Amino acid sequence: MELFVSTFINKIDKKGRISLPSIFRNALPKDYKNEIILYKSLRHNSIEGCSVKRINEIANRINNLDFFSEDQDDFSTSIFSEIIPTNLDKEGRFVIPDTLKKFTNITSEATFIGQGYYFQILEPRKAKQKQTESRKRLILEKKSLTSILNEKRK
Amino acid sequence: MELFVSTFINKIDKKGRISLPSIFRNALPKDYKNEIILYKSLRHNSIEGCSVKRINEIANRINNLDFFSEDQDDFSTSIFSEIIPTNLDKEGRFVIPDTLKKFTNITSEATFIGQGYYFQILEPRKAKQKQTESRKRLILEKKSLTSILNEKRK
DNA sequence: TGGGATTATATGGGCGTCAATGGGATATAT
DNA sequence: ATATATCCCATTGACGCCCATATAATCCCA
Repeated sequence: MELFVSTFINKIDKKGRISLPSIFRNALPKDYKNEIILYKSLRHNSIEGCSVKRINEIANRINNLDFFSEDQDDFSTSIFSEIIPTNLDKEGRFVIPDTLKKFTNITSEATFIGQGYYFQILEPRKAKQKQTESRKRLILEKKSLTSILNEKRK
Repeated sequence: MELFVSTFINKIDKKGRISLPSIFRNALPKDYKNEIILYKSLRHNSIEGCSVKRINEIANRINNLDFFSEDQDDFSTSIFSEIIPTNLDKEGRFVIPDTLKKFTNITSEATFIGQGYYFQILEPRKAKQKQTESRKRLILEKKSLTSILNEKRK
Protein backbone atom coordinates (compact mmCIF):
# COMPACT_ATOMS: atom_id res chain seq x y z
CA MET A 1 0.00 0.00 0.00
CA GLU A 2 1.15 3.50 -0.79
CA LEU A 3 1.77 5.77 2.15
CA PHE A 4 1.02 9.43 2.78
CA VAL A 5 4.39 11.08 3.35
CA SER A 6 5.94 14.55 3.49
CA THR A 7 4.44 17.96 4.18
CA PHE A 8 2.69 20.48 1.94
CA ILE A 9 1.07 23.88 2.37
CA ASN A 10 -1.76 24.67 -0.05
CA LYS A 11 -4.16 27.56 -0.46
CA ILE A 12 -7.92 27.69 -0.11
CA ASP A 13 -9.60 29.55 -2.99
CA LYS A 14 -12.69 31.78 -3.01
CA LYS A 15 -14.93 28.78 -3.45
CA GLY A 16 -13.40 27.11 -0.43
CA ARG A 17 -11.50 24.53 -2.47
CA ILE A 18 -8.03 23.23 -1.70
CA SER A 19 -5.83 20.80 -3.61
CA LEU A 20 -5.00 17.49 -2.06
CA PRO A 21 -1.23 17.29 -2.70
CA SER A 22 -0.49 15.34 -5.81
CA ILE A 23 1.52 12.61 -4.15
CA PHE A 24 -1.27 12.08 -1.64
CA ARG A 25 -3.66 11.59 -4.54
CA ASN A 26 -1.27 9.05 -5.95
CA ALA A 27 -1.17 7.30 -2.59
CA LEU A 28 -4.92 6.69 -2.74
CA PRO A 29 -5.72 3.09 -3.61
CA LYS A 30 -6.83 2.32 -7.13
CA ASP A 31 -10.66 2.42 -7.38
CA TYR A 32 -10.76 4.93 -4.52
CA LYS A 33 -9.14 7.89 -6.24
CA ASN A 34 -12.02 10.34 -6.23
CA GLU A 35 -13.13 10.32 -2.64
CA ILE A 36 -11.46 10.81 0.71
CA ILE A 37 -12.77 10.62 4.26
CA LEU A 38 -12.26 13.49 6.68
CA TYR A 39 -12.82 13.44 10.43
CA LYS A 40 -11.79 15.27 13.58
CA SER A 41 -8.65 13.94 15.17
CA LEU A 42 -9.12 12.42 18.61
CA ARG A 43 -5.79 13.88 19.71
CA HIS A 44 -5.62 17.52 18.66
CA ASN A 45 -7.65 20.15 16.90
CA SER A 46 -6.70 18.81 13.55
CA ILE A 47 -8.43 17.10 10.69
CA GLU A 48 -7.43 13.62 9.73
CA GLY A 49 -8.01 12.12 6.34
CA CYS A 50 -7.71 8.76 4.71
CA SER A 51 -9.00 6.70 1.83
CA VAL A 52 -12.48 5.24 1.69
CA LYS A 53 -10.90 1.81 1.57
CA ARG A 54 -9.32 2.23 4.97
CA ILE A 55 -12.59 3.43 6.48
CA ASN A 56 -14.41 0.43 5.08
CA GLU A 57 -12.02 -1.87 6.86
CA ILE A 58 -12.48 -0.03 10.14
CA ALA A 59 -16.25 0.07 9.67
CA ASN A 60 -16.42 -3.68 9.31
CA ARG A 61 -14.66 -4.18 12.59
CA ILE A 62 -16.99 -1.78 14.38
CA ASN A 63 -20.05 -3.43 12.95
CA ASN A 64 -18.84 -6.71 14.36
CA LEU A 65 -18.96 -5.38 17.90
CA ASP A 66 -21.76 -6.60 20.11
CA PHE A 67 -24.96 -5.32 18.65
CA PHE A 68 -26.59 -3.74 21.68
CA SER A 69 -23.55 -2.63 23.63
CA GLU A 70 -22.85 0.92 24.73
CA ASP A 71 -19.50 0.68 23.03
CA GLN A 72 -21.06 -0.10 19.74
CA ASP A 73 -23.28 2.95 20.02
CA ASP A 74 -20.43 5.26 21.01
CA PHE A 75 -18.18 3.95 18.33
CA SER A 76 -20.79 4.22 15.64
CA THR A 77 -21.71 7.69 16.73
CA SER A 78 -18.16 8.95 16.86
CA ILE A 79 -16.97 7.21 13.79
CA PHE A 80 -19.88 6.88 11.40
CA SER A 81 -21.57 10.13 12.29
CA GLU A 82 -18.45 12.24 12.35
CA ILE A 83 -16.76 11.06 9.23
CA ILE A 84 -17.26 13.25 6.23
CA PRO A 85 -17.06 11.60 2.81
CA THR A 86 -15.58 14.17 0.48
CA ASN A 87 -15.30 14.12 -3.28
CA LEU A 88 -12.30 15.34 -5.18
CA ASP A 89 -12.90 17.26 -8.40
CA LYS A 90 -11.08 16.45 -11.60
CA GLU A 91 -8.19 18.65 -10.48
CA GLY A 92 -7.88 16.86 -7.17
CA ARG A 93 -9.44 19.58 -5.05
CA PHE A 94 -12.03 19.33 -2.28
CA VAL A 95 -13.93 21.61 0.06
CA ILE A 96 -13.10 21.65 3.74
CA PRO A 97 -16.45 21.74 5.57
CA ASP A 98 -17.11 24.78 7.78
CA THR A 99 -17.34 22.73 10.96
CA LEU A 100 -13.86 21.39 10.38
CA LYS A 101 -12.51 24.82 9.49
CA LYS A 102 -13.73 26.17 12.80
CA PHE A 103 -12.44 23.15 14.66
CA THR A 104 -8.93 23.69 13.30
CA ASN A 105 -8.83 27.48 12.84
CA ILE A 106 -8.05 27.01 9.19
CA THR A 107 -8.88 30.05 7.07
CA SER A 108 -6.87 30.79 3.92
CA GLU A 109 -4.38 27.95 3.75
CA ALA A 110 -3.68 24.59 5.29
CA THR A 111 -0.80 22.21 5.89
CA PHE A 112 -1.00 18.57 4.89
CA ILE A 113 1.13 16.23 6.98
CA GLY A 114 1.67 12.67 5.83
CA GLN A 115 1.25 10.10 8.59
CA GLY A 116 1.56 6.87 6.69
CA TYR A 117 -1.85 5.27 6.42
CA TYR A 118 -3.55 8.61 6.97
CA PHE A 119 -2.73 12.30 6.84
CA GLN A 120 -3.45 15.38 8.90
CA ILE A 121 -4.61 18.83 7.91
CA LEU A 122 -3.68 21.72 10.19
CA GLU A 123 -3.54 25.47 10.27
CA PRO A 124 0.03 26.15 9.03
CA ARG A 125 1.35 27.75 12.23
CA LYS A 126 0.08 24.91 14.37
CA ALA A 127 1.55 22.44 11.94
CA LYS A 128 4.97 24.01 12.25
CA GLN A 129 4.63 24.02 16.02
CA LYS A 130 3.52 20.41 16.15
CA GLN A 131 6.40 19.22 14.04
CA THR A 132 8.94 21.07 16.18
CA GLU A 133 7.46 19.67 19.36
CA SER A 134 7.24 16.13 18.10
CA ARG A 135 10.86 16.25 17.17
CA LYS A 136 11.93 17.71 20.51
CA ARG A 137 10.03 15.09 22.41
CA LEU A 138 11.61 12.28 20.49
CA ILE A 139 15.10 13.66 21.06
CA LEU A 140 14.45 14.27 24.76
CA GLU A 141 13.30 10.73 25.21
CA LYS A 142 16.23 9.56 23.17
CA LYS A 143 13.94 7.49 21.12
CA SER A 144 15.26 6.61 17.79
CA LEU A 145 13.56 4.83 15.02
CA THR A 146 15.89 1.92 15.60
CA SER A 147 14.92 1.55 19.24
CA ILE A 148 11.24 1.69 18.40
CA LEU A 149 11.59 -0.91 15.71
CA ASN A 150 13.47 -3.18 18.06
CA GLU A 151 10.87 -3.00 20.80
CA LYS A 152 8.99 -6.18 21.43
CA ARG A 153 6.02 -6.38 19.13
CA LYS A 154 2.71 -6.32 20.91
CA MET B 1 -23.22 -2.61 1.28
CA GLU B 2 -23.38 1.14 1.56
CA LEU B 3 -23.35 2.59 5.03
CA PHE B 4 -25.15 5.54 6.55
CA VAL B 5 -22.42 8.00 7.46
CA SER B 6 -22.00 11.62 8.45
CA THR B 7 -24.41 14.09 10.05
CA PHE B 8 -27.04 16.41 8.57
CA ILE B 9 -29.52 18.91 9.94
CA ASN B 10 -32.67 19.32 7.85
CA LYS B 11 -35.86 21.33 8.24
CA ILE B 12 -39.42 20.19 8.64
CA ASP B 13 -41.82 22.13 6.40
CA LYS B 14 -45.41 23.22 7.04
CA LYS B 15 -46.71 19.92 5.80
CA GLY B 16 -44.51 18.04 8.23
CA ARG B 17 -42.14 16.78 5.56
CA ILE B 18 -38.38 16.45 5.94
CA SER B 19 -35.75 15.39 3.43
CA LEU B 20 -33.84 12.22 4.05
CA PRO B 21 -30.27 13.39 3.30
CA SER B 22 -29.22 12.60 -0.22
CA ILE B 23 -26.34 10.33 0.69
CA PHE B 24 -28.63 8.36 3.00
CA ARG B 25 -31.01 7.86 0.09
CA ASN B 26 -28.08 6.65 -1.95
CA ALA B 27 -27.14 4.26 0.83
CA LEU B 28 -30.53 2.55 0.60
CA PRO B 29 -30.28 -0.79 -1.18
CA LYS B 30 -31.40 -0.96 -4.78
CA ASP B 31 -35.07 -2.06 -4.96
CA TYR B 32 -35.68 -0.49 -1.53
CA LYS B 33 -35.23 3.16 -2.43
CA ASN B 34 -38.71 4.47 -1.72
CA GLU B 35 -39.40 3.19 1.74
CA ILE B 36 -37.65 3.36 5.08
CA ILE B 37 -38.44 1.86 8.47
CA LEU B 38 -38.63 4.03 11.57
CA TYR B 39 -38.77 2.88 15.18
CA LYS B 40 -38.05 4.16 18.67
CA SER B 41 -34.52 3.62 19.83
CA LEU B 42 -34.16 1.21 22.73
CA ARG B 43 -31.36 3.35 24.13
CA HIS B 44 -32.35 7.00 24.02
CA ASN B 45 -35.22 9.24 23.07
CA SER B 46 -34.30 9.08 19.48
CA ILE B 47 -35.73 7.65 16.31
CA GLU B 48 -33.81 5.01 14.49
CA GLY B 49 -34.24 4.28 10.82
CA CYS B 50 -33.04 1.77 8.31
CA SER B 51 -33.91 0.15 5.03
CA VAL B 52 -36.70 -2.36 4.63
CA LYS B 53 -34.11 -4.86 3.55
CA ARG B 54 -32.36 -4.68 6.87
CA ILE B 55 -35.60 -5.25 8.75
CA ASN B 56 -36.24 -8.31 6.65
CA GLU B 57 -32.85 -9.66 7.56
CA ILE B 58 -33.39 -8.99 11.25
CA ALA B 59 -36.77 -10.68 11.02
CA ASN B 60 -35.12 -13.76 9.66
CA ARG B 61 -32.73 -13.90 12.55
CA ILE B 62 -35.51 -13.50 15.07
CA ASN B 63 -37.45 -16.30 13.46
CA ASN B 64 -34.47 -18.51 13.97
CA LEU B 65 -34.48 -17.93 17.70
CA ASP B 66 -36.00 -20.63 19.83
CA PHE B 67 -39.71 -20.38 19.30
CA PHE B 68 -40.62 -20.54 22.99
CA SER B 69 -37.89 -18.29 24.34
CA GLU B 70 -38.51 -15.06 26.18
CA ASP B 71 -36.17 -13.31 23.82
CA GLN B 72 -38.12 -14.33 20.80
CA ASP B 73 -41.25 -12.87 22.30
CA ASP B 74 -39.54 -9.67 23.43
CA PHE B 75 -37.92 -9.08 20.12
CA SER B 76 -41.04 -9.81 18.17
CA THR B 77 -43.04 -7.46 20.31
CA SER B 78 -40.63 -4.58 20.50
CA ILE B 79 -39.52 -4.73 16.94
CA PHE B 80 -42.42 -5.86 14.81
CA SER B 81 -45.12 -4.06 16.69
CA GLU B 82 -43.28 -0.78 16.91
CA ILE B 83 -41.77 -0.33 13.51
CA ILE B 84 -43.27 2.28 11.25
CA PRO B 85 -42.93 1.74 7.51
CA THR B 86 -42.59 5.13 5.87
CA ASN B 87 -42.69 6.15 2.23
CA LEU B 88 -40.45 8.70 0.63
CA ASP B 89 -41.93 11.09 -1.93
CA LYS B 90 -40.32 11.78 -5.30
CA GLU B 91 -38.06 14.39 -3.73
CA GLY B 92 -36.89 12.02 -1.01
CA ARG B 93 -38.99 13.48 1.80
CA PHE B 94 -41.10 11.76 4.43
CA VAL B 95 -43.34 12.69 7.35
CA ILE B 96 -42.20 12.05 10.88
CA PRO B 97 -45.22 10.62 12.75
CA ASP B 98 -46.52 12.67 15.68
CA THR B 99 -45.83 9.97 18.25
CA LEU B 100 -42.18 9.97 17.26
CA LYS B 101 -42.02 13.74 17.23
CA LYS B 102 -43.25 13.83 20.81
CA PHE B 103 -40.96 10.99 21.81
CA THR B 104 -37.93 12.92 20.56
CA ASN B 105 -39.01 16.54 21.12
CA ILE B 106 -38.47 17.25 17.46
CA THR B 107 -40.34 20.33 16.23
CA SER B 108 -38.96 22.40 13.36
CA GLU B 109 -35.78 20.62 12.42
CA ALA B 110 -34.00 17.35 13.00
CA THR B 111 -30.50 15.94 12.91
CA PHE B 112 -29.73 12.77 11.00
CA ILE B 113 -26.85 10.79 12.44
CA GLY B 114 -25.27 8.03 10.40
CA GLN B 115 -24.61 4.85 12.37
CA GLY B 116 -23.47 2.44 9.72
CA TYR B 117 -26.24 -0.03 9.02
CA TYR B 118 -28.86 2.33 10.44
CA PHE B 119 -29.27 5.99 11.30
CA GLN B 120 -30.71 8.06 14.10
CA ILE B 121 -32.94 11.11 14.05
CA LEU B 122 -32.69 13.51 16.98
CA GLU B 123 -33.64 16.97 18.04
CA PRO B 124 -30.55 18.99 16.98
CA ARG B 125 -29.43 20.07 20.45
CA LYS B 126 -29.64 16.54 21.78
CA ALA B 127 -27.76 15.31 18.75
CA LYS B 128 -24.94 17.73 19.39
CA GLN B 129 -24.87 16.68 23.01
CA LYS B 130 -24.81 13.00 22.18
CA GLN B 131 -21.96 13.44 19.75
CA THR B 132 -19.93 15.45 22.22
CA GLU B 133 -20.42 12.84 24.92
CA SER B 134 -19.63 9.92 22.67
CA ARG B 135 -16.50 11.66 21.58
CA LYS B 136 -15.39 12.35 25.15
CA ARG B 137 -15.97 8.79 26.16
CA LEU B 138 -14.10 7.55 23.17
CA ILE B 139 -11.10 9.79 23.87
CA LEU B 140 -10.99 8.49 27.42
CA GLU B 141 -11.01 4.96 26.13
CA LYS B 142 -8.66 5.62 23.29
CA LYS B 143 -6.61 2.61 24.17
CA SER B 144 -9.48 0.30 23.61
CA LEU B 145 -10.35 1.98 20.35
CA THR B 146 -6.82 1.62 19.10
CA SER B 147 -6.74 -1.99 20.09
CA ILE B 148 -10.06 -2.70 18.47
CA LEU B 149 -9.09 -0.98 15.28
CA ASN B 150 -5.70 -2.62 15.13
CA GLU B 151 -6.85 -6.07 16.07
CA LYS B 152 -5.87 -8.84 13.79
CA ARG B 153 -8.30 -9.04 10.92
CA LYS B 154 -10.55 -12.00 11.06
C1' DT C 1 25.28 17.89 -18.94
C1' DG C 2 23.12 22.36 -19.97
C1' DG C 3 19.01 24.51 -21.33
C1' DG C 4 15.02 24.84 -24.09
C1' DA C 5 10.75 22.11 -24.67
C1' DT C 6 7.15 19.52 -22.60
C1' DT C 7 4.21 18.11 -18.90
C1' DA C 8 2.21 18.36 -14.35
C1' DT C 9 0.48 20.81 -10.45
C1' DA C 10 -1.76 24.41 -8.05
C1' DT C 11 -4.95 27.79 -8.72
C1' DG C 12 -8.82 30.75 -10.91
C1' DG C 13 -13.43 31.21 -12.61
C1' DG C 14 -17.89 30.25 -15.70
C1' DC C 15 -21.77 27.48 -15.85
C1' DG C 16 -25.02 23.71 -15.50
C1' DT C 17 -26.96 20.31 -12.33
C1' DC C 18 -28.74 18.67 -8.12
C1' DA C 19 -30.29 18.82 -3.32
C1' DA C 20 -33.15 21.02 0.03
C1' DT C 21 -37.09 23.51 0.54
C1' DG C 22 -41.69 25.76 -0.51
C1' DG C 23 -46.19 25.44 -2.13
C1' DG C 24 -50.29 24.50 -5.33
C1' DA C 25 -53.39 20.90 -7.09
C1' DT C 26 -55.44 16.41 -6.92
C1' DA C 27 -56.79 12.15 -4.79
C1' DT C 28 -58.13 9.28 -0.62
C1' DA C 29 -59.83 8.40 3.61
C1' DT C 30 -62.15 9.47 8.14
C1' DA D 1 -65.54 18.70 4.97
C1' DT D 2 -60.93 18.05 7.32
C1' DA D 3 -56.92 15.88 7.34
C1' DT D 4 -53.41 13.08 4.99
C1' DA D 5 -50.89 11.47 1.18
C1' DT D 6 -49.03 12.16 -3.54
C1' DC D 7 -47.69 14.38 -7.53
C1' DC D 8 -45.90 18.23 -9.87
C1' DC D 9 -43.46 22.43 -10.46
C1' DA D 10 -40.59 26.51 -8.76
C1' DT D 11 -36.70 28.64 -6.31
C1' DT D 12 -32.21 29.05 -4.34
C1' DG D 13 -27.76 28.02 -3.11
C1' DA D 14 -24.14 24.68 -3.16
C1' DC D 15 -21.39 21.69 -5.66
C1' DG D 16 -19.37 19.26 -9.64
C1' DC D 17 -17.71 19.65 -14.34
C1' DC D 18 -15.17 21.99 -17.59
C1' DC D 19 -11.72 25.01 -19.44
C1' DA D 20 -7.85 28.33 -18.68
C1' DT D 21 -3.23 29.92 -16.94
C1' DA D 22 1.01 30.48 -14.40
C1' DT D 23 4.56 28.37 -12.07
C1' DA D 24 7.19 24.40 -11.03
C1' DA D 25 9.01 19.97 -12.23
C1' DT D 26 10.67 16.77 -15.64
C1' DC D 27 12.31 15.32 -19.95
C1' DC D 28 15.14 14.96 -23.80
C1' DC D 29 18.58 15.71 -26.97
C1' DA D 30 22.48 18.15 -28.92
